[in-house]
Amino acid sequence: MEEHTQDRREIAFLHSGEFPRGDSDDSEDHQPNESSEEHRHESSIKEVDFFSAKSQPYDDIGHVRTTTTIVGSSGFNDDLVMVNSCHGTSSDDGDDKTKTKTQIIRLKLELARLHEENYKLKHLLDEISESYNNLQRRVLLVRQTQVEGLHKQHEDIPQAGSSQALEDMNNEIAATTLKRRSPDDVDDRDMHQGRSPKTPRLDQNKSNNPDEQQNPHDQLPFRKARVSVRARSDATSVNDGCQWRKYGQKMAKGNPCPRAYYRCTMAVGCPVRKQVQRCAEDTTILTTTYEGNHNHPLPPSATAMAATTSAAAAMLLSGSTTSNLHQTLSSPSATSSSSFYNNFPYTSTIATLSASAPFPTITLDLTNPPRPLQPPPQFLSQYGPAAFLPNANQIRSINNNNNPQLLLPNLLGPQALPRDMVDSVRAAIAMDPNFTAALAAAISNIIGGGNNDNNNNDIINDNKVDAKSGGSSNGDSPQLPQSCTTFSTN
DNA sequence: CGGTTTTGACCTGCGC
DNA sequence: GCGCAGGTCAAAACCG
Repeated sequence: MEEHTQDRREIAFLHSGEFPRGDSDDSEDHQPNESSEEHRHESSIKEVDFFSAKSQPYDDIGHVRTTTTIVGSSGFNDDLVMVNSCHGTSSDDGDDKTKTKTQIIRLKLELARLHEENYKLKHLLDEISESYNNLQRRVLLVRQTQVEGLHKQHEDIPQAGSSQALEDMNNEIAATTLKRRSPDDVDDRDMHQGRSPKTPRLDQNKSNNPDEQQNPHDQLPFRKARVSVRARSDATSVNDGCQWRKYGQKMAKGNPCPRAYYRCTMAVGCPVRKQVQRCAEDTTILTTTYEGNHNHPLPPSATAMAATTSAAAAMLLSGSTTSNLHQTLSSPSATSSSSFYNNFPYTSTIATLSASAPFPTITLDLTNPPRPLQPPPQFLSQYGPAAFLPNANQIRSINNNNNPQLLLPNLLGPQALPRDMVDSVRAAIAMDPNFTAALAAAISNIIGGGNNDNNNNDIINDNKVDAKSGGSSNGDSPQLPQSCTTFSTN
């Protein structure tokens, strides 16, 4: 019953021509026509036009254009082509039928060509993502090395000056980062070296393992820095696009709600873990703490959160190397990592660093009231809708002792990823039939009942993966107000 | 049957 | 050294 209603909405939506379009190669179809027809539909299109700022869903006479095939392999889109092709051709004239058939054939060929192109682009995206992650890792490892050097320097030569407090804080973080080593770090290394996790650990700095000596950076993962995400949710955990397996649960002191422990199961030996716990003061708030970097490619829906947490962790660690985060993050001549910062999606304008927490922790607070905004098409095209959290307008780290705040520049700078990358990401997202379905459902929901407070929940439930099925516990989404995580492709 | 969740036991680090 | 708390392990239960 519910599904039928949903289907009708989708069909109505498709007929309406308001389905967002991707950039087609047929540029002649994109006439820069600012017709009043379009403005009439603008209010309902604007918030879902993920791919193109120059979408022109209508032709000169108001018919749906037959080239509105933005996505890939599902029958859904074939139907779209068929529907559109038939729309407005009610004549019984045989010539028209022949023309229509020819047009259909041509469009199918074009669709096949686009599928092939999307396939290539998806592969390209995978390669880019992998090299991008590797590069990111390297840059951050270099910074980690700098932390070590500065820390030693700091021990030898106590610093003075007006920024003493900040330097002390940063160095304390660095010291904590380098000194502490959680037990799972052993696990990570042990997993890589085939050693039993139970093997007693000797002094890591004096390891006899040549691999460790040759690759000290490998022993400095970013497990130390943690990134917490606070979001309102009735679900047991947030849907961040990754697959997690629960491996423990504990009652934490001072909180009646148990803390659940998850580890990433998307790849064997992935060191990433997360803790999920409800806030004691407000049980509707779910705090998810991420630790570590993924050692495997991530699906587009997971990239946003992973990039954000990695960037936040990196910011934390890089902040320990220098008090000048402004310079680090905003310098146009900085390394690629700054580009990374400039593009990470959950960014905000304020961050505070804590030296008091056992682990340096940065918290992304998504529980604050949303600000009205329109996602810039450039941004959406870079990260996809799943990456866009309208309420992620604050990054706040745990600040137990009134540490000074470091003002960061707006990290959503104008710098964009290379155009090729943007197009690749766009193609990959558009190719994903799950995304198509989720998008269609979401749009149908918007059209069908924009004032329904449960809209997001409905979408969330549609995407919810039974924790018991398929072996994944990633299915629950937070109730992020207006959160586009509801467009998750999972 | 394979994978996940549950849950008590165990390990480790830290403060006193 | 002891106790506490956080984190992890692993066997049993559970589920599709």
